[in-house]
Amino acid sequence: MTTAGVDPDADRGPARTADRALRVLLAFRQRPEWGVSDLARALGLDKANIHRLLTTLAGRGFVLADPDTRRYRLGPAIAVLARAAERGGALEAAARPYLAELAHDLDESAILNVPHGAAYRCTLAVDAAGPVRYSATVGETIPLHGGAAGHAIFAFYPAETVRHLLDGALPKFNDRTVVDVDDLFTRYARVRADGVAISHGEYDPNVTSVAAPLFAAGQVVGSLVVIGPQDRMSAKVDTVVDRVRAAAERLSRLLDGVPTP
Amino acid sequence: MTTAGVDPDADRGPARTADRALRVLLAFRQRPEWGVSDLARALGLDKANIHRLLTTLAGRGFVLADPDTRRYRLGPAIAVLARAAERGGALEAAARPYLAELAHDLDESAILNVPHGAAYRCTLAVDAAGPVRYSATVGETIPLHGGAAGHAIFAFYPAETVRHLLDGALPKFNDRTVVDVDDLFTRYARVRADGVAISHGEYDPNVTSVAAPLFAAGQVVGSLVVIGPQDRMSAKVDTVVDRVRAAAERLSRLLDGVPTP
DNA sequence: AACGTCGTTTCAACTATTGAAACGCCTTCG
DNA sequence: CGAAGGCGTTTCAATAGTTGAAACGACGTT
Repeated sequence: MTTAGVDPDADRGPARTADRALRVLLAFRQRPEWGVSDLARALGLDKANIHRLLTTLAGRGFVLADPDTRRYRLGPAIAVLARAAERGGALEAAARPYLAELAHDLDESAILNVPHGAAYRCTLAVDAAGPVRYSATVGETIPLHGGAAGHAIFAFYPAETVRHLLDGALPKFNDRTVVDVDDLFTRYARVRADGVAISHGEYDPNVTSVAAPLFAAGQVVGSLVVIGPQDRMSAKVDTVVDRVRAAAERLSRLLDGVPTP
Repeated sequence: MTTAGVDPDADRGPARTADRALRVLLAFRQRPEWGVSDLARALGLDKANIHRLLTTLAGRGFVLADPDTRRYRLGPAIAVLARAAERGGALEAAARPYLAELAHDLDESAILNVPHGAAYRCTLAVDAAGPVRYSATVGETIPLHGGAAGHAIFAFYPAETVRHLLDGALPKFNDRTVVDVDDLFTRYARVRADGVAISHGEYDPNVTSVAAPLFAAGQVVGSLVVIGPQDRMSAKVDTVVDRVRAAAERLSRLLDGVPTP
């Protein structure tokens, strides 16, 4: 299979030691548990070097060594940082102008969503100006199968992960909600092909939404959605699709400062 | 002492550069946005040094610079890592033997819970051996006010944060559920004083649970709970309290390899 | 216009980092 | 049962990355 060997782009940039420590952290995306030698081989670095880095990371709680097996896992500091990022993260700050631009130009509400376990959450919204508009509830959490914003996120999750998240039945919000798992995956294939998800009232009835995924470091980190009354949206859906997709792509490009190997 | 009075938490450990990079990351707990000079002062390091470290962190997506304000926020890589830690994290791995020991010795089910937005989630469970037992659903998400496990976590959140999380009404699971916000905070004060939370059927009726908080780096990262039928638990509640509290303290000590300043 | 602050760049001195090698310790293999 | 090979850890001299003061240009304020 793929068991990736040495990362192509080795130590680049100014602070080599720090960069290597970050590469060590990122290695835990591929495997939850690493031994020193194992990790050294995977990153193409020396055993002693990795040992030192892991010790340092452990000293701040970024990784934790099992005292028995002597193998390392991601530590509690990650969760702590994630909590800090949830509110003050760059994603929200970076997305704000994009949402504002979309909302203004398209005259519909624009929302930023991020995955949240088996659901997604609206973390930032800029409502349209007019009197008739979709008014988003910041903080609202919606099950992953409930609407275009969710499709745009979870279509880019590994299928196995999605299946694991979907352990119960899918609640039906109205007669348009996708509740069959196979239908959901068919839908996802379409979303991946198109680069956007379009929902006609799957979650809120009489509402059309267009969503595009946001990527960072090669992974989905959220979605951008423009949403409004079905009749008004239909007239301009092509424009909306183009704009949402373009905005998401630009924002994604902003988000990965560099491809994280 | 011999050295100058200010010796707060200097660079300790072997990999100084990497350690400093981690300290930079952890600084974002205190403030969501930092400028270079600001951060340099806060950490007692040189401007140029911080600049280099931030650039390196940005190169891997751990922080992101706002191109206009030139200030930095936590980046998308944090969320990516957090997702990896959610499944393969050290907390779950480290807690397993403790849960097993509690479940075995006390003859009741033992569960690990972690905060999850405005709720908490059961991520690991070891059921009691007998035929009559509480059988936990791994993956289940319960609103923060629903049971001892939640109290043990959110009692140690900043009150302001809890208020912010509780934007809607509190659903009532049964007639014992705490639904008044002031009652909840009174309850939290008690939990902080005792070091454990005890619930008699607040979420599931006829079930008593005893929960103790887990700390890492000075922050709550989860809770350990022992849970079982009300009548059977009543007879041994004192023992259970002692054991759960002790287990949580030992596990917490294991989790902070070192106080993260 | 002068000042202060910001982020960035530069550069020589330094020292922390590096990686090969050796070390115990363990399990596995012959 | 001894050898062999794996593991994580420690050691150490040479190297090379890091360090921090200083200088820079840009911006905003006084």
